[in-house]
Amino acid sequence: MRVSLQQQYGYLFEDELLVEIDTIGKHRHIVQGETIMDIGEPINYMPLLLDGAIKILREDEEGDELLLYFLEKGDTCAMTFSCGLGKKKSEIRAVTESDSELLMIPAEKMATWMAKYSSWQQFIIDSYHIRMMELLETVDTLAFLRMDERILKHLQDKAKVINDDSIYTTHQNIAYDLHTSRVVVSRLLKKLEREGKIAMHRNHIKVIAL
DNA sequence: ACATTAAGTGATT
DNA sequence: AATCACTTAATGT
Repeated sequence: MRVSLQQQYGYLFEDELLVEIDTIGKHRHIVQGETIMDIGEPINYMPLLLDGAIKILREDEEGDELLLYFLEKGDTCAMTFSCGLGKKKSEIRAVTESDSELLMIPAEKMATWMAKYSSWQQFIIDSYHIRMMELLETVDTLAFLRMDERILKHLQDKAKVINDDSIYTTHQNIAYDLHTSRVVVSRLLKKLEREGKIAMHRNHIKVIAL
């Protein structure tokens, strides 16, 4: 059995289910920046994240993006339950935030296991709940925080999911994630640096206030 | 040396 | 907070 599977999910699932996941799941290594699921695509697999981080994005009519939340190891994409079972198309885009290890579970298995394993059932329900809470936090952030606070929170979240306080990104990319302009990000980052909360370098930001 | 990309800034809405 | 217009700095060829 895969070590990472045992580590991330061993305490959740019974051995029999772990073995099924191990034999049926297709293991995939995906490098940073790859789109693993896109808006409008049918969902045939459910990804179990063994290692790495994935960002989940929504897109508007003009093609501009907005980051919804991050998935970390041990997480799965909640959209795939409802979509995968009902042969629906994806409403979101999933992009790897760092190099990631995935186990792809065929959509049919999701339903089979729901009936067969209570631990799987519990896992699905819990994951739904966690995703919902995550989404609520994002709504709060959008509604109640100023842009400078949003940028700092975004950097802190990002540092957390990639396990590194040095973030390799550009002002433009932060602007895309938060759905604002590069100029605004540059100005507010400068302010955050003056306040001692971050340190800026070219293509690289270090988060000090974690 | 030149082109390209990232980042900084003043002014305007 | 967004947009424009322009500058400066760093990096690639």
